[in-house]
Amino acid sequence: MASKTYHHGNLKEALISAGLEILSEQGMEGLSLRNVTKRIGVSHTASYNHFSDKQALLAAISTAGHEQLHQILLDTFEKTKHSSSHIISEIAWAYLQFALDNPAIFKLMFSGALEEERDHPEYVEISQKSIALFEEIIAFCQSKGQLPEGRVENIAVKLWSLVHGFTYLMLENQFPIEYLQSQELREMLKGIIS
Amino acid sequence: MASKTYHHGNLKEALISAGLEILSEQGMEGLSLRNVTKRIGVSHTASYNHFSDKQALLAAISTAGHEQLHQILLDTFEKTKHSSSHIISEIAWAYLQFALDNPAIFKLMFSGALEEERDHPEYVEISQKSIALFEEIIAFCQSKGQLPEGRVENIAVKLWSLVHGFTYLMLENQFPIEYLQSQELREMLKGIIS
DNA sequence: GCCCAGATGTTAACGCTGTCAACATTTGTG
DNA sequence: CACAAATGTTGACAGCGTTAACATCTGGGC
Repeated sequence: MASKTYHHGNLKEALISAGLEILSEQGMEGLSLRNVTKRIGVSHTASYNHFSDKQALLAAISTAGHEQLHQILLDTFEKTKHSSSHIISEIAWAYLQFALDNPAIFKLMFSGALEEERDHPEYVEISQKSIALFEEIIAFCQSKGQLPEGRVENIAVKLWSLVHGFTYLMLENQFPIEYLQSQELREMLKGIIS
Repeated sequence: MASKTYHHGNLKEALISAGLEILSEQGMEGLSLRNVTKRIGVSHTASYNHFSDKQALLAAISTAGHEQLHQILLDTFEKTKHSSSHIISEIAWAYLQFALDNPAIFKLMFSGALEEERDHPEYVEISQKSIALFEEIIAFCQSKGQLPEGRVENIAVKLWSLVHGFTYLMLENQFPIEYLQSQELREMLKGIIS
């Protein structure tokens, strides 16, 4: 297998990796099928053997991003679970950090560039896993007295809205600069998720 | 002027209007320069006399959207200012309504499709006007005792993050459906911006 | 009243894009 | 060992944004 000349051997994964690379190097506008395949050194239609169209590849790349973010949040949770620090604050900070470190992939993940996310099962799966993690974290924080009582789902929606909204507006430079100079970013985030 | 055959007379405004129409009818993927010009019945390069490139037209369309939203929020504020209802709740509801009624333009406005928003002065202007309105509303609510004391800028960031995040996640179908069936949407929003 | 400069619109061409159909090669299985 | 399925290539097509060269209209100075 992987005869080096004709069959690539693992093209599907290679396409996703190349897509992630291009995304972080050149952003969304550089992410064309022809660019991705060229980077791997394969013909410009090779992707059609693994992805039905460009949307399908974007969905796979987006899913990979969600998996990275999920892993980061999970690690953060495990690390702070038994410390004395404010867990939600750490989670929110990790979320924001991921977005600022990987703006292009974060935008793709939440940009609506994927019109039919629900058609891609692996996307739905990681999406649900992330929500489940979020709820687990909230329930844990409640048991520690770090969050008020209340329906976990409601608090999850509220916290996610807050953190995601803050992150997104920051990524889109919607906040006037003065807002960010007046306080350290992390302090601001802490203040926000009171 | 407006000789009907050659010179259009008001092409610049027409391009923006046509863009808004296409956006609401076909979404972002239908919004090409050639589509916009075709709708007006003008050659496919006519826009270059008024906009330096596609980005500039998108910025103008986005600005028009921001002006619509600003007007809606202003009207809502004026209307509820002297009523007994919870002003922030009404503002948040109007914001959400606008996004759900005009998903494509809302996404364009906040999508990062505009890479260099700061290059377009009229965009910056309406952006600042919106923030100023937001702060005015918050200060008014504080004076009415509907919001706790605290720096207006901090509360503005928090509330905007919350409302925008909730709106965006809703628009992107990031919330599992059960979350939305369990409560009426408006009740949920009210609960969130406690 | 004319003329010409500038504003506005058109035509033709370029390279890039996603996609499809026809074909080539490799691989695994009966 | 053969052949079908999986995988990759080539060539073509229409649509895209952008540019250059050209056409037409408009308004202000003589």
